[in-house]
Amino acid sequence: MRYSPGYKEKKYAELLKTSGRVLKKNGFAATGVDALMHAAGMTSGAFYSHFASKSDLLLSIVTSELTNSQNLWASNPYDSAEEWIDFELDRYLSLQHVQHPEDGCMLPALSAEVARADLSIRERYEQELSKGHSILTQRLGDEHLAWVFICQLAGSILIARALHDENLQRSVINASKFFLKNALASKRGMAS
Amino acid sequence: MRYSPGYKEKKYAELLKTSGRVLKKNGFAATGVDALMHAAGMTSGAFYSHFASKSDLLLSIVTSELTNSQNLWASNPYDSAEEWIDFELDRYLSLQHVQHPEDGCMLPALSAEVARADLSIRERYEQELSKGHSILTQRLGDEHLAWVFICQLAGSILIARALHDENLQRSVINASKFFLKNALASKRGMAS
DNA sequence: GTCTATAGGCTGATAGAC
DNA sequence: GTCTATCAGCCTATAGAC
Repeated sequence: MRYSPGYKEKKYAELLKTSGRVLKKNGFAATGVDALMHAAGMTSGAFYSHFASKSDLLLSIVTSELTNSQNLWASNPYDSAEEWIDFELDRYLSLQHVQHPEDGCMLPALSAEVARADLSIRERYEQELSKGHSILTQRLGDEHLAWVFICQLAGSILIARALHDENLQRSVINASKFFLKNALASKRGMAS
Repeated sequence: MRYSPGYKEKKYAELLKTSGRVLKKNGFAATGVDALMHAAGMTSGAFYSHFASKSDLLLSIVTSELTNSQNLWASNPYDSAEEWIDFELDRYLSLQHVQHPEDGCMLPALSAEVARADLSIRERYEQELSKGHSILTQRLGDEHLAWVFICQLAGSILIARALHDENLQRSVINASKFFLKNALASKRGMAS
């Protein structure tokens, strides 16, 4: 074998990373296998030594991207629930996130295409997103509120990205941020 | 001329309607001109007597779909702000809406692709969505809250559609519905 | 205005050399 | 494991008959 052991695993991980970036930026249906492999410095023929099909790639991307997001949450330096949430809201609801989908969360970028994809992909998405929902439920102390947060976060970035004016983008994400922080504060007020 | 006057306008309106349905269901990039025209009972050659390009169609769809949504709001039978909003929340945050994107709002279905489209399309989207935002601001009495509602609504349908389990879809939209109704009630409590 | 036919390019996927 | 070469099929868009 001319390739060292572990090489394939390393290339696979690299492919998931670069493909994830391209897909979040340009969309799944709009992106060809050629473009994906070019972004990784390879040619399209090599794609099929890593993935059975383009749809198999989406399945893998759903897993890796949502796992990445959970790892990002784990890097949050704060312990107290309020500070932890505030930190995540500031990170998610930012102009940086609106304007750089390739570095951001897959939910606003790819959920609409996941919704149109095969059953196996939607099941994987559900499974991985449920893990994120559990983590958020622990922090918020309320499983319904956790869904509300997820939908508000993804929806805000989705809408803000489709707008052209940067000031309007800012209005949208700030309105959501202020509202979610308030919702959290008033919930705490109720609990105490 | 072998076609009656007004024929082209009628066909154009019909094309916008059928194309809107197909695009919301299957996505813009994933749908070919052939499929769009087939849905209208025509062949692809005729497409270009109505639209300059496929991207020109998206521009027109953004207008017609968002205008349709505003017309739907105008059909709301209630006068009082609270009843008006409740009616819209029940209509938007329904399993019917989750499971039939072709009959629903364009925001959760097509916003991600609008975000990747030409400047002219994003400008049109911004212009039309701003009209909707104004209407909602009048009903809610708060322009920030109006953006929050729009993002929560679109985000909830976006996420629910990508999930597989119907019970989980129900959980998501009910959590959002309950939360938004509560937010409105507590705002009214503050105002009084 | 709609049709068929067609152009040229890109798509997902496979076969075989290295 | 990656490459080049290749396939059939689909894509957007145009030309010309009716």
